[in-house]
Amino acid sequence: MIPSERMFHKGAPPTGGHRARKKERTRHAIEDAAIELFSERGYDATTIDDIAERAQIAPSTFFRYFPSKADVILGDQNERLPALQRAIIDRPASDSAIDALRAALQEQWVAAIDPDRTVRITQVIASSPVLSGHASAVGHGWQIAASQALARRKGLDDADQKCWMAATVALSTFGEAVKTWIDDGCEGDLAAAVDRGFDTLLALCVEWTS
Amino acid sequence: MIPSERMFHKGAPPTGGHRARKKERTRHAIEDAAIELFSERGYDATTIDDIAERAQIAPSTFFRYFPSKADVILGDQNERLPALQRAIIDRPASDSAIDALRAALQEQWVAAIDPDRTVRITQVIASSPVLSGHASAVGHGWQIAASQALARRKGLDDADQKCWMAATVALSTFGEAVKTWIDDGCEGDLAAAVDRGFDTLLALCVEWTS
DNA sequence: CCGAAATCGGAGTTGACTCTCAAAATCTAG
DNA sequence: CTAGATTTTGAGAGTCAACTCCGATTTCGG
Repeated sequence: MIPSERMFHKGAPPTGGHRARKKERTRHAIEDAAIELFSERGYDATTIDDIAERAQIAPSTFFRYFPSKADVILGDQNERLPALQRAIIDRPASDSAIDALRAALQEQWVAAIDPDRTVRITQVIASSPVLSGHASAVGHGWQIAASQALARRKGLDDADQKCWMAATVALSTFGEAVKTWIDDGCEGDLAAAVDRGFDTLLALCVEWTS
Repeated sequence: MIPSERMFHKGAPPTGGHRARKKERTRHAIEDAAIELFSERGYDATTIDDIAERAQIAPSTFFRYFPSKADVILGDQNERLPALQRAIIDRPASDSAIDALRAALQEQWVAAIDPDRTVRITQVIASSPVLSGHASAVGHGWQIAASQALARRKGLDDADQKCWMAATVALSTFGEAVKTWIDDGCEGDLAAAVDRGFDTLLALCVEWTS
C-alpha cells in the first residue's frame, strides 16, 4: 500500500525505462513536427491540431508535454546561463569587458549549439510577434546575467552602470552578428562572423574616441 | 445622382466637421480607456469588451478604429522616422556617427514625446510578450532607418557594416538609457539620463581600445 | 495479471476578430 | 428648417483556435 513510498518519486524517474524512453521519443516527435510546420507555413498559421496530426498524437496530449504552443520553440533557453556566467568570471583579468564577453559567448554559445537547428528556430521566432517577445525577454535575462558576471569579475556592485552598458553593447553586437550571418545565408563560419562583428565594434570605438 | 461626384472624396475628408471631430474624440476615448485598463490589470487580462465598456462604445466599434487589440498601443511609431533620418543627415560632418545619433535622438525623440504617456505605454508593452514582440519590430525599423541615414551622410552604401553596427550600438544604448530611467522611477531629466548613457558608452570605448 | 500511468477523444470555455442589418447621427441641398 | 442621402454605430450572431477537463481505454511495469 501507499504506493508512493514504493514507487519512483517525481524527482528521480528512471531514465532508462521503456516508459521514459518513449516519452522522450514522443517529446521529440512533437518538437520536430512543430518546427517543421512552423517553418513551412509560419507559427501563427499552424494549429495545435496540425502539430498533433503530424506527430501522431491526440491534440490534448500536446499540452501534457508543453504548457503552451510557444514553449515548443522556447524550451529552456536559460539552461546555458550559469555556464556563461562562469566563463565570463573565469576569464583572465587582463581581458577587457568586451573581450571577456566575446570569448565567453564564443565558447559557451557558438561552440555549443547546433547551427542548423538554431537557424531554423531563429527564423521561426522572427516570424511571429509573440515569439519575438518571448525571445527578447530571454535576451534580457542574458543581459542581466552577463552584467552580473562582469561586475563580480571586478568586484563591483551588481548594478554598476558600466558593466550593465558593456553587457548591453556586447550582447546586441553579438545578436546582430548572428542575425546578419543568418540573413546572409549562413555563409562561412559563425564564429568568424561573430568575431567580425566585435572587430567592427572595436573599430568604431577607436573612431568615436579620437 | 451619382453622389460620389458631388460629395467629398475619400482622400480629402473635411478635417473640421462635426463628424471628424467626434471620430477623433471617440478614438481618444478608446485609447485612454485601453491604456488605463492595461495599466491597471495588464494587457492580457483586459478584454475588448472591458475597453468598449469603459470607452462607452460597442465592442464591434472598437475594430472600426483599430485593426487589432495591439494597435491601440502601437499606433504609428514610424511616423517620426523620416524626421529622425533628416536630423541625422543634417548633422555637421564633424560629428562622429555616435554624436550624430545622440543629437538626432535627443531633438527628435526625447524633446518631442510626452514623457508621462511614453512611460505608461512602455510599461504596458513590457507586460506582454505580444507587445514586446511588436515593439522590437518597431525598434528594428528604427535601426534600419538610422543605419541608412548614417550611410547617406557619408555617401556610403546602405548596407555598410560600420553604419549598421553604429546604429545597433547607439539605439541599444539609447533604449537602455530610457529603460533605466523608467525603472529608476523617472528621477531627473530624461535628456540628461540619455546623455549619461552615451557618456558611459564612450567611456567604455576608451577602456576597450587602450 | 494487476495497478499505475499515459493517451485518446470529445465536449466545453474563453476571447479576439468578422459580418450583417437595422437604428441613430450627421451632412448637404433647397 | 426639413428631407433625403450617407456615414457611423449598436447589437447580436458566428468563426476560429488556444487551452482545460474528464471519463474511457490502452500501454507498460512488476
